[in-house]
Amino acid sequence: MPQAPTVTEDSPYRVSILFPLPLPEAFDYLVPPEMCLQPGDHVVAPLGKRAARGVVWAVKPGPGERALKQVEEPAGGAPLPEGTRLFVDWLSRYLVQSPGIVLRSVLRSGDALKPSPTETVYRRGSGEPDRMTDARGRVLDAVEVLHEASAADLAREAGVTASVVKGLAKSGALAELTRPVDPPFGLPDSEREGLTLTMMQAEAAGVLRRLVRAGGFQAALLDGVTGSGKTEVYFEAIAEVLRREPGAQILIMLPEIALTEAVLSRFKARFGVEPALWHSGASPKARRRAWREVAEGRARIVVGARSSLFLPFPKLRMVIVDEEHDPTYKQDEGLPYQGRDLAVVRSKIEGAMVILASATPSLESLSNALAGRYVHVRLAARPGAAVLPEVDTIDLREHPAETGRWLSPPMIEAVRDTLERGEQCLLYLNRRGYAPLVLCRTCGHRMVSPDTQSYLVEHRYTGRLVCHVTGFSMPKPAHCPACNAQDSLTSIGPGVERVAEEAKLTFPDASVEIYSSDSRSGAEIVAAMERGEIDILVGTQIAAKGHNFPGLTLVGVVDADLGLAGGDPRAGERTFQTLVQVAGRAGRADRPGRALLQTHQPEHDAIQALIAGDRDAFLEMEAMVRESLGLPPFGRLAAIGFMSMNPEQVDRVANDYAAKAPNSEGVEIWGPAEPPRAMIRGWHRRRILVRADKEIDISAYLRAWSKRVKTPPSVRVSIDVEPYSFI
DNA sequence: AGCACGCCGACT
DNA sequence: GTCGGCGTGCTC
Repeated sequence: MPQAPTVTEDSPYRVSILFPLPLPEAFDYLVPPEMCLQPGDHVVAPLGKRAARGVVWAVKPGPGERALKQVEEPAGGAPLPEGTRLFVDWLSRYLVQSPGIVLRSVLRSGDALKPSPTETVYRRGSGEPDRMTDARGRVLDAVEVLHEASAADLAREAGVTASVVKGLAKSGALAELTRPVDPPFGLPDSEREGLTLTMMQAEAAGVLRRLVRAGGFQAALLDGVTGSGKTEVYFEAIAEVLRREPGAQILIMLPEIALTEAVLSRFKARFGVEPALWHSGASPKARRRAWREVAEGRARIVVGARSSLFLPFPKLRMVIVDEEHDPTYKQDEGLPYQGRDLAVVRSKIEGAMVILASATPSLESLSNALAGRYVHVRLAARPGAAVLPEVDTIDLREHPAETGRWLSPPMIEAVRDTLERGEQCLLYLNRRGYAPLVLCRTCGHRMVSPDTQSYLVEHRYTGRLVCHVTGFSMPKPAHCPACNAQDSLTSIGPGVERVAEEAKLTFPDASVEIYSSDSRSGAEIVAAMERGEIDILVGTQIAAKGHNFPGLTLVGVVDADLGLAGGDPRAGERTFQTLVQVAGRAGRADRPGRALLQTHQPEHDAIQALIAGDRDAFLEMEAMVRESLGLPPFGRLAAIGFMSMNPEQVDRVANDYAAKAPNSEGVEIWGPAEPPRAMIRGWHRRRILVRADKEIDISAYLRAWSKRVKTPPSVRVSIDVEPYSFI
């Protein structure tokens, strides 16, 4: 860490100030003689014709060469801690975004820098009332009960008006004091009894405690099936951190949907206090309070969604990423980032320990654990706990669905049985909207793109097969390239909407609901599902942690082959995760859940691993596919997006951008291509994908590339360094 | 992100 | 004649 140069009181010095604006760098300012500034201080400085709020990023000696403006005034509030500033700098480089844009994510809470608004409260004072009346007596009695309350509250309690309270205050019988409206959070008590741990849990907790004692950056993958008690185990790690370092701050990250009262009450039961909450639904007041208390170091345990990573912790010592596999840790809009990955980075910068917890770890995290980069802490199932539901396959070559339909006769039979018993079904399809694939009905051969092995999508209006990853296209062939059968190539694999349509036609009396981003909210679907209002749920995912669906007993995977290759390298992983989640949440003891997989290749190793419930074998298979394609975590990926109201312009700019790609060994440029929703509300979109070998600094490559290209402001260019879904 | 400058269309 | 549209460029 470079030390700030020593500046004597009277020598002139400069500060560079980073503004939360899309400027390319921090700007230099002179510091007025009477002002004393340090890195992290909040200031107001003139910027163009206005004054802007910014953060001192560095202190430099001397007046500098160019004429500088002066800092206007300090803006107050706890300074931005060094770790937070280093995180901003690192992110700016990694995400290929201007540092100010990243800073904006940190300074989320608009008025957190202002001191908390105050309120005036009264308590018993040392003096005696000059005159005693009945009303005054009742107020003094009320003070005995309430100890400390506002004039209005005291008056209400005593059945008098506020002027009586004021009068007593004037005489000194009541003491007037001002306190902040945003009270600090309570201090967690690490010595409270937790739940009694099983032997397995105690052992896992012991491993984590040893890592805490080792100190500094440590990473662990807490890998245990649903119901194995992961939460209780990481609570023990938290307690150990608090015991060792009383001022330590701890961040517990959860997928947004899991941030419920139920979760909070578990924290409260263990540590005796409410944690600070940070999520998108919080009121501005709650956000202001949480942000300020974190910055002051007083909020000790924060429970938050992915954006809580940007909070200004001065003393962060532990980060927990619960349900680390959850795809909602990836933010796609605005500043695109992967919350789980950044949690590891932030922990490294802060010298904190990070614990990734999941029943179905992501391939990325499991690879890191197997490679020894993370300590792998396994928690075995409690006896009798189901890891996977009973899984059977339906061979679509033997039991094809009717032409133009996607549910095979055995699947329809199974759904009918389930509905007749008054139970619920989930028809699972890892694909939104329309994205069909083309395969041969005779031999099962799938039409794939030559470079990326992703499925070719049939575009009916042009009669061509198109790769959505690279933009490669070809006319639809008359013969199957594998077995030469004529006219056997069919476009299959519908989106959820088409499956829902078919379900409604087949079961006209059943209530069918689609779970997708544009339907009802996840929470509403979950509630309706729990109340049994939905008979058949068609969707790409199922509710997260903390929900049980006793009525859900059948999961039909419409197209299990999807996960075995294709445009979305994570599709298979998610299929597996969904099955595991369903096993944990669905059914009752007397009627456990059951899964049916429709597949053209029941003999495929990955399908076999699914049937056997062999997670590690399944992920190993997935890993091999990704490694052979050089995809994450075995290679690096980035997406460059283009958006314009003008379709010709977006094509021209995207093509021009692609043409100016620097030549570099180990880097491949795919596209420009049309992303899945190529047009949204009048905006035309194109995308270039960049794949690079693992050793390549893809961020530096993208930065160099973007410097070569001048794009008109009418075409918006965005860079996503870890795109997650790109089918 | 703001804010100004600048160059073309329908208005008091 | 000028008010105002938003394309372009700059902010230490």
